[in-house]
Parts: sequence; structure tokens; C-alpha cells
Amino acid sequence: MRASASKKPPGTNTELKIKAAARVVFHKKGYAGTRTRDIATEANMNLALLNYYFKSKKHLFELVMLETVTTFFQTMGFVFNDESTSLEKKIELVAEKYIELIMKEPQLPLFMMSEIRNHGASILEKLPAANMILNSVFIKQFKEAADKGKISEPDPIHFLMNIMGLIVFPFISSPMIKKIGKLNDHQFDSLMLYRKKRIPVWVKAMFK
Amino acid sequence: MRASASKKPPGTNTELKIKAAARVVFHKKGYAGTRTRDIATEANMNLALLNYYFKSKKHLFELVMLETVTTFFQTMGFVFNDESTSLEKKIELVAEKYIELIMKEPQLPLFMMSEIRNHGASILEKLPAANMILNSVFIKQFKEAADKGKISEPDPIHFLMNIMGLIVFPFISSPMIKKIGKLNDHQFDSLMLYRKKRIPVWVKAMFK
DNA sequence: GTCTATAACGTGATAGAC
DNA sequence: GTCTATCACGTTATAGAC
Repeated sequence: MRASASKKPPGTNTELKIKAAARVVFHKKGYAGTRTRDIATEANMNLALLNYYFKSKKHLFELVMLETVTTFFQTMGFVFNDESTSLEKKIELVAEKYIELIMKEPQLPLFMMSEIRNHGASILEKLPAANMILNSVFIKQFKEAADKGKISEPDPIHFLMNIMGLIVFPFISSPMIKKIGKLNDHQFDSLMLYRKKRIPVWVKAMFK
Repeated sequence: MRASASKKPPGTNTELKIKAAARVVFHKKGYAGTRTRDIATEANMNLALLNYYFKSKKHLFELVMLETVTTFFQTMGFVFNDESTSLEKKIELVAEKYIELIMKEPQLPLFMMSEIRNHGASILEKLPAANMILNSVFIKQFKEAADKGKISEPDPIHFLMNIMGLIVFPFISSPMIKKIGKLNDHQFDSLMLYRKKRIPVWVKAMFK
């Protein structure tokens, strides 16, 4: 006999299954490209259940989107606001955490970028991501290093763009990369694991 | 009195207008997100004309897509296969040409990546892009430099990913970048112009 | 070639039985 | 809570007049 163990209501089982299926399909096909029927099928559920648990396709999408974007920025937030790690260590951790995250969910970056372009402002408004980053320990450490002349580029926005570009771009362009490099999925993953170690080295060299 | 100047039939005027409108709308909203009515409106045309000149939405899309992808890779092809320029010069030219191209059409990279993910293989099969790059003068020069120990990373695929990541990622993530950096459109463009000069420097430092 | 009207179909959502 | 059947609507595509 199982006691009702959790403190917060986790939602029913079917509700969770639907949301998980929605995540998979939305991430793969985007909002405009997914059919609610695809989600139902992916969840092994009836179509009517989608509208019973979640009012509409739009509402379900917004739930998924918010969770996805939150996850993405939290990964950065945890690393960037750790008082106990150095600037160099933070670069290593960001590369490590993001490459691990995206290897588990390769669709994530392209999904986020596409849908933010389409549904734009409204998504980003809901998140305190901008200030979370601007006021982070990371930025403070970066500016200190820049003031001491240890960094050749004073604007941290380039630092951020470069790190994230090196991490994220290969995943976004993976079909092309695989084609050009004549790589299968496994070989592509190996390259990304290799980059996990090399990106911090490259970044340090760039800004030295 | 205008002579019929061109050698190849350019298509009628309305046909070209429709295709131009289709490019704009498809680039902005993607295949699944665009309505044929949107294209007709953008072109100031009647909806029926779309199907008269181009058989279907899908067919029109494939024309646009092929032209877009071709343009994208040709930009790389011209630079990479110039026998008269050095490896270093090629890096400068790629950064310059792509940043200029994408500043004129900011939707281009995200459109390409998204639609290649969806309609996948079929698009890339039509292009000899992979071999064009692999057999390029650029790759030859890269390998020569690597053999002489002038480059710390022997696999050119990382070189390519890094250059393109530094160039393309900021555009793909521009809504986030603008939010995080509290930038307006003009300030964002200034950053990209700055990067046009800096990316070659960064790339050289990375692989030295 | 261009237009209006409409057919044919797909999709989001709901009613109502169980 | 779950299912089947169906509605209401938007969208692509075409028929047919001009």
C-alpha cells in the first residue's frame, strides 16, 4: 500500500504523459508544425484528453515552452552565480553542462531559437534571464579580469556570444555538419564530447 | 523602346513578384507557419495566381529553399576555392561576406537550419556542398598548415564549426542577445560590424 | 493572365455516452 | 476520466467566368 508520498500534487499520470509527449513533438516540429493528433499518438492517448487536461494547443505549448526556456537559463544561472568558482572554472562548467544537456535533447536549441523568433517578446518577458545574467557573479568576475588587463575584449556580450556559439552552433547545424564531415550520429557525438574539453581552451586563447 | 535585353527568360514580372514575396514570408515564418494567403498579400496578388504560376505551396517552397541554400553555400564556395588568397585571408573574407549577407537577411540562418531539420536530407542531397567544401583550396591550405605544426587542431571540421558558430550564432539568438545586452536593433548591428573585424583575430588565436 | 467563388481537405476543439 | 463521433473553421487548391 503506497502512501501518497509527495507534497505537491504531481498531476495525474496521464496528464504528465501528455505533457511529456507534447515536449517531444513540439521540440521536433515546432508549434506551427505539430498537430495535436501527433501529440496524442505520441502519448498513446485519445485526442480529446488533450483538451480535457490542457485547455488548448496554445496553452499546452506555452507550458512546454516556459519549462524549456527555464531549464535552459537555469543551467547558465547555476554556474554563473556560484561564488566559489573562478571565471576559468565557470567557462569549463558551462561548456560541460550545456553539451551534456543538449546531447540529451539535441532539438532544444533550435526549438528555442525558432519559437522565440515567432512568439517573440512574450516568452522572454516572463523570465528574469537578462538581469540574472547581467548581475551575475560571472559578469562581476569578467569585469574584474578586464580591468586588470587580463582580457583583451572588455564587452562581456562578445564573451557570452562566443562561448554559446561554440557550444550551440554545431548542434543547430548538425545535419549540415554530418553531411560535410561525412559523419554518422555516433561520430558526431564523439566530436561534441571532444569539444567539451576543447571549448574552454579555445575561449581562453581567444580573449587572452 | 527597350530591347529584350536578357538571354534567359526571366519569368514574367508577376511570377517574380510572387517568388520574392514567398521568400520573405517563408524566411520569416517557416514552411508550416506560412499561409499561402500571406504570400499573396505580401505580393499584392490574388491567391489563385500562386497556383497558376507555381503548382503548389510545396513546390514554391522548394524553389525558394533551393535558391536560399545555394546562395548560402556559394558564398562559402567562392571564398574557399580562391587559389590566390591565403588561409588567413580566407578567414577574413568568410567573416566579412557572411556578416554582410546575414545583416541584409537576418532571417536566413535560422530559416535554413529549421527547414533543413524538418525536410532534412532531401534538400542537402541536391547540393554538392559537402564535396565542394571537402575538396576546397581552403581545406588543402588548412591541412598544409596543420602538417607544418602551425595549427593546434588537426581536424578542419572544428575550424569550420568555430568560424561559422562565431559568425552565425549571434544572429540566430539575436532576440535573446538584445534582451540580455539591453540592445536596440542599431546597437546590435554595430556589434556585428565590430565582430566582422574581430572574428578573424579570435579564430587565429584559437588555433595558434 | 487574372479574378471570384467554391470545392476538398485537415485540424482544433467539444458534445455526450460510458 | 476516457472514449467515439462530429462540428466549426481555416487553408490549399481548382473550376470557370472574364
